[in-house]
Amino acid sequence: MLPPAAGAKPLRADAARNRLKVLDAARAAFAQDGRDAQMDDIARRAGVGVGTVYRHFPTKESLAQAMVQQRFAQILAFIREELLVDPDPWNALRRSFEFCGSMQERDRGYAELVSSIAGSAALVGGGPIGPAAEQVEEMLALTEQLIARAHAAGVVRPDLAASDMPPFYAALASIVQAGVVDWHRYVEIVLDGLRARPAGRPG
Amino acid sequence: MLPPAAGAKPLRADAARNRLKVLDAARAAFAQDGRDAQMDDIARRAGVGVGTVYRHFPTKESLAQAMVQQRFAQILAFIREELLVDPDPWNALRRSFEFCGSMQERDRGYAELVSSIAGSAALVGGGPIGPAAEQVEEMLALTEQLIARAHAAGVVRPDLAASDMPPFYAALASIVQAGVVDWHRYVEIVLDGLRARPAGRPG
DNA sequence: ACCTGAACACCGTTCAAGT
DNA sequence: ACCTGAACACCGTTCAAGT
Repeated sequence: MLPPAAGAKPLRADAARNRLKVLDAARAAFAQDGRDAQMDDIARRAGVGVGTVYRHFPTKESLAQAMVQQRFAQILAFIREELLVDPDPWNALRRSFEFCGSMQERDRGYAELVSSIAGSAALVGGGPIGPAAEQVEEMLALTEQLIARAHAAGVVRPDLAASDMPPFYAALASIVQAGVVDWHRYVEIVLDGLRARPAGRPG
Repeated sequence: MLPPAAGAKPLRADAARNRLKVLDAARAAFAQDGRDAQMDDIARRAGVGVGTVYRHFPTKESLAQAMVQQRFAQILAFIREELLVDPDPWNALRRSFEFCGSMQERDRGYAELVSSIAGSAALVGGGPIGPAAEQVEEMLALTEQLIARAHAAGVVRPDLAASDMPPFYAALASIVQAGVVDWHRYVEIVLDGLRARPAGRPG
């Protein structure tokens, strides 16, 4: 979850412990109740007073943002360590969707947060709930590489830009969160739209 | 907004007037503030007491639902009267996306409501905010026809089912609501995914 | 320094009094 | 029948008192 910003003074031992307990409690609460999770409930789960929750996270939104950033960091790590080394660039693209989808499937809270602030905040970064600006930057950089590799292999439509991608991930969040069980079908059709076309259009 | 359910006794003149004022005020409030719109504000805009708002709509959610159903009714009418008579079935498909997208673009409230409850509620119908069950039924029926016409013309992938469509409309809501200005690009790529393919896959 | 939880503020909802 | 708006309930946030 973003190791406590580089220049920050280390927390007192009990404070550091509490911070982690709050994050765990919040993840559980958001995963279960989505944006309806209550601060008092999070405090209770964490075994601390509400005041302590607010000491570490000034608002409910900032807590939600911490959750999103944790998940986002996992996605970035996955792209870096798994997808960019996948020898098949097309398969890497497919896996990027499947990874996001199944993460959202496991964590209702995350999917709800992402889809409710999907674009403006999430894409621009630094919004009230979105990922951190640096995370967005890295996401764009990594996506550029994913797409560049796909272009080099000639497997995607020639006019495809990296900037085309974020809306599709956001849309996936929306669909998964909506409880559409067969979201893989959505992924398949979108992938077909991204694919290089052998010939001219029919019809 | 669904003319007041068939068997309902007619409202007293002033009540009927108030009901309309509340609906107008609510549309304006939701369009401006999305789900953050406040009931007191809606009452003030309508020039009535809060109690009156609650007399006509038992909860804030039911008011939101009335908004969604109003918009949904417009979409159904558009499909029935414009798209199903469009001589070009492919063009009809494209227009269905463009129509939804631009409606959502004009009404932030609608887009936010649709994307926040996109599927489970909206698709199943009768959810807390979704369209009415009958509307969902009609939507499915109309979509079947749109897709059937497209199949007859051979312009869409042979395995495309009408049930594949709703997630794409929901996803569009999510993207538009997120402030992605170039949502037409999304539509174009999805359409390419839906299109009939002339030959086998490359790669 | 950090923690606690009662108190406060805000907004959705109710209901006694009015016409 | 329907309207009004003060009062209530709930939950996010603050802060005085504690360790």
